[in-house]
Amino acid sequence: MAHMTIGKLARSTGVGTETIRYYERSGFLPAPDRLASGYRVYGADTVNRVRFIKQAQSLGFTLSEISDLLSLTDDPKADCAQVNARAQVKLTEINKKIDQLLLVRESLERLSKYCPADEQPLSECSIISHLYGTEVNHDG
Amino acid sequence: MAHMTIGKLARSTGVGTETIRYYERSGFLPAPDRLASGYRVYGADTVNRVRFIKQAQSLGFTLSEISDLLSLTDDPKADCAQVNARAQVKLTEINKKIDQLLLVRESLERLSKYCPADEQPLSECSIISHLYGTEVNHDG
DNA sequence: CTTGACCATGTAGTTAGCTTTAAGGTTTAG
DNA sequence: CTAAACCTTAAAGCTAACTACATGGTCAAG
Repeated sequence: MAHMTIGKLARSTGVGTETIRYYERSGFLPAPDRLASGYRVYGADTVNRVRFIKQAQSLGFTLSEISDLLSLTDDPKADCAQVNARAQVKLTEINKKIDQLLLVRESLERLSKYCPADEQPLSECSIISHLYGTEVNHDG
Repeated sequence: MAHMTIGKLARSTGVGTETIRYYERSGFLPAPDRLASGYRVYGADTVNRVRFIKQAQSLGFTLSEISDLLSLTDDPKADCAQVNARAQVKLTEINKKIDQLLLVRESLERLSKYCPADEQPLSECSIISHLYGTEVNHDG
């Protein structure tokens, strides 16, 4: 198998080569091995790492939060007690996101259910009112 | 009850007043009523709308995607067939996000489980390898 | 041994989403 | 009344995360 150069890594992860170099510059990817020519060469693990980064971004994590997540296992000096503590923090965040997505999904499903294929007043089935309730309350 | 001016709206949603004005300028919030002085006055529905925007952002939706979601019910000319079609698209996105979050959660939980409170080699329990099934390479 | 697709570095430009600043007018507590 | 705490607009500035040059070296095919 030929060396996986930056272009192949980019194509197999769906990002641009400049993005890969940007991740390296910024510390989100480790500096890879180089050929005599200076070309970067990557292993299959980097493909997964980049995919993980893009996936986690689409879930609302910033690159620095993703760094946090990855450093749970990247840091060879971290011990299990530390890792556990930080994993619990991340688990709490993730559970909150899951709960919120489940609520939005439920609202969308209800919206769909109450809006069959004929014309009806849609103000009755607002996503927001499903999530927060329709009543006008007096905020204090 | 006093008018809800921009500052009260900002405080009850946890964003800055400039962010509210930015949302209005950019079309994510409708232009509110004004007092004779020119002050903006909001109803309780706007509180929920802003909260929804911030929540959806934390779930990885961009402001323009959130606009999409809200216009499902905001547009008085939309009929139910259109709304249903677009709701299905959003449901697919949301389901994908939920699935990915469940996988990350599972990985974090496994990481926690396999790393009790004593020192162990953590390279064995990488989040990425749990997600993508790649084994850690032990060469030497 | 040239041609064209690849790679390198460095720097500058872009977009989303705010955030701050300047220069004022309004409201309210004392 | 003053003074603080609000509000107005317009425009500039900021950070995160890319993205696009400019300039030049490397490599595989014919």
